[in-house]
Amino acid sequence: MYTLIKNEGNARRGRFATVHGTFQTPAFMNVATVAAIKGGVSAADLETLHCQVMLCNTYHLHVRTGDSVIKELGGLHRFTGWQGPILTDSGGFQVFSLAKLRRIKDEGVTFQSHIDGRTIFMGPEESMHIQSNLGSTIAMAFDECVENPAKYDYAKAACERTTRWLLRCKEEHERLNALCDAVNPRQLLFGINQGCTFDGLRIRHMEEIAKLDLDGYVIGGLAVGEPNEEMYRILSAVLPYAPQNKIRYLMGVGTPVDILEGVKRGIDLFDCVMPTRNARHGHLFTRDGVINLNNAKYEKDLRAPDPACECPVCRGHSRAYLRHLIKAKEVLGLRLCVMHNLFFYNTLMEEIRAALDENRFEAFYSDNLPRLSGRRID
RNA sequence: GGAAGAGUUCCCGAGCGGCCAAAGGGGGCAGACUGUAAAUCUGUUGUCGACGACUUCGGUGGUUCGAAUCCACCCUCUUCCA
Repeated sequence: MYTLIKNEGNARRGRFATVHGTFQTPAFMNVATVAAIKGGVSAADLETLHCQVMLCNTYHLHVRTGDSVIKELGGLHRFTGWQGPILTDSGGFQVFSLAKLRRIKDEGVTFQSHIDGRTIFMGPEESMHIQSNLGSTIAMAFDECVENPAKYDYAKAACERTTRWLLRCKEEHERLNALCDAVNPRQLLFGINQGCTFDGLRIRHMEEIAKLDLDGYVIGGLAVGEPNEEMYRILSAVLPYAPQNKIRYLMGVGTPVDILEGVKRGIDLFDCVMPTRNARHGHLFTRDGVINLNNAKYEKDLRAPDPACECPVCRGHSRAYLRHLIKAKEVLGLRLCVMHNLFFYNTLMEEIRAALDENRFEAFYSDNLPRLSGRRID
């Protein structure tokens, strides 16, 4: 349950209480698609990294190791050792990203497993059922994500299907929560707004789903091909139509700049693979821009990636050493870089919250936006 | 001492008369990455006054309109026989 603590312009400072604990917003969720943060970071590390919420994926855990096994083992919390809130994505995005040989119908989607190629059918009921087995804190509705730019008619049809699916998700979700063997009978459900880059579609869709009294409202289908400015425009257009007393989550976004822009427009929750994936590719985020450790200029650089950073990686390791580890493809390099980036994202959110608490978010935004974009020069 | 084989651009390794500045790896350099089929992918990697020119395939000569590719000698390495 969301509590709005205070506003600054459209930016919101709040908290979200769940059966697995309360987290402070705006927040960034750390992505653990297959119940693991890629790069060798465990649930125990997540506390050091100031992580509040973890995100896992319905589809990935369904195809391996299987949601029924995880249910038998007591659910995702016991399975991973992470006791805080876990949000499970619905698998809708995989339908979009594993586009190979998919067939979308109203009943659901047929597509091929990326593990063994077998045909998989997933619809709203299947997704809810899997997420119920996983016992996550928050389940996501099964939606249809469309690549931008999209034709209006296609975007509209996908949007309408997303609404029909949402209604079925809600009904199935309530039924599953009421079952006596539910792993988490108090599982929450978030619904997803779609409509590509068409303001009218976005707004109408949000108005429709706002009536459903869901636990959270989500902006999906952004950062999937459209220019950043367009994403910001859509956020500004649609967020006024999202319920004020509910948490708002922008899926899959984004860069540190995107996060500032999102918070400014009223987003409370983010997730993105960028800090983890880019870390594995040698990119470190710092308050003064990105460092690409692959660059030759760091070969003999004994400074910490970000001398001002308090993370365990920056306090004990040089750019030269991290560059060596990344170049040598050592798992330690992946781990340290992922840890730094997650610490960076999570503490960036802490600073955003502190700024909101002290009514200085606008200044924080203007100070940090130019620093965060681009490459670090020193 | 004799026999056979091999020496290719940073490395490994294809090429065996013109379409070769020379395949493919690796390494190097740079870029991308936004609800993770992603420890991945893309570009680039002889020099220059660069839609062209120049220098390169162990060395030196030669054959040819033309050679990394053919011939001679030399150098180095590997294996085999004494």
